Amino acid sequence: MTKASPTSVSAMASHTGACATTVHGTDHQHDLASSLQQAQAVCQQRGVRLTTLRLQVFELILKSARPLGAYDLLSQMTVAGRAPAPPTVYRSLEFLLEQGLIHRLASINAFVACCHPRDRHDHQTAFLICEQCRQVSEADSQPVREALHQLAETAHFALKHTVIELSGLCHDCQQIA
Amino acid sequence: MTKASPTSVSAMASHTGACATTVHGTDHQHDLASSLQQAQAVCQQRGVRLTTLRLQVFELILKSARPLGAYDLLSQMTVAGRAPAPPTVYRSLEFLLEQGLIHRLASINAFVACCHPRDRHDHQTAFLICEQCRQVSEADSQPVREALHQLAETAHFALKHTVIELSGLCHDCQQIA
DNA sequence: TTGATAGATGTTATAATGTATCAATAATTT
DNA sequence: AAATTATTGATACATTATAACATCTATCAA
Repeated sequence: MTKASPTSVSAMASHTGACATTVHGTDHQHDLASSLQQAQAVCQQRGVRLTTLRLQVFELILKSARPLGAYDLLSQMTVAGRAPAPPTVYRSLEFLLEQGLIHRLASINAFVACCHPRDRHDHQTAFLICEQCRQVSEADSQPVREALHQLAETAHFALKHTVIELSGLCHDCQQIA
Repeated sequence: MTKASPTSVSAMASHTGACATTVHGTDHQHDLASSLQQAQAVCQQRGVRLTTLRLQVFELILKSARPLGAYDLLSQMTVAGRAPAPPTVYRSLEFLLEQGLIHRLASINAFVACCHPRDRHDHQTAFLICEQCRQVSEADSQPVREALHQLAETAHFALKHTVIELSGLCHDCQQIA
């Protein structure tokens, strides 16, 4: 056991005194089964169908330590040398995105599981992408959200969707390098 | 003249009292020639060559009201039915990116001219991308930068590069729709 | 000024990512 | 069960990007 990766870090913003920032590493200790159940529950509540195919795609993404590209998924879905066609997986991805079960990382064309699929709060999530180990953490920071809203307001911009992706080195990889 | 588009808006952050946020619309009034000159100057200073090809690509991007994709550029560079090959334009784009003369928008795979090529400050720029008219403004917001740095620090993340892209409706398009 | 060298561009081919379209099947409703 | 809708399959193709190697051009040193 060389690596003790905390699955969640909460920190105080410098001056607010409140717990305004949360960072989730991709949460592999935390039961895969429970994530699946939660997804099932969410979909049932919303009256949408988490079919076998969609579930399979979601499961592959959940299990992965790293973000997966659409074609990574396709090749992992290959059975007896027979891969499904791209639209198959893209459609599942679209569904999972709509349901907020996964996120797309625009800067690397890849997909990761969402850490908190229930919260529909804003979707102003930041992603910390390690260039070394490729692991991604998801961070919810109220100060970032606020600053972005402020910015949008200043520019008279009606904000719909944000892409916030930070590349660099994660804690572990800084030690190594 | 139905449209009075201010090319630059500076605004006070809510509580600092300082002028911490700047929003630049893509700056078409502001002399194209002066942008080109500035680029020339910057390159000369750095001892890199802004060749005819690179200049041509830069000029196309500068002139465009919207972000351009690599293949948009290629087709605009077609002379007598003969388009250059993709690597030609990708290499120029790479150069212009390195020199900070243009930005790449990851969420839409396209390129825009940088509004302030001299400032090498951080590159923690946010882009406001209008889904309607496709115009992009570049925003430098100290609060956003600070919040992001704070976030990175909290997560023990060594930040190298940020992608901040906001989609929505620009001021003008909100009026229309 | 000429040859050496590094930098830039041309060329061909192909990789990687993503969609449009229509056909077939499965689930759900009436 | 028939009709309707949602999902998946299948084919083809569009879009974005890069690898690899050849050629050309600018610059510099002798």
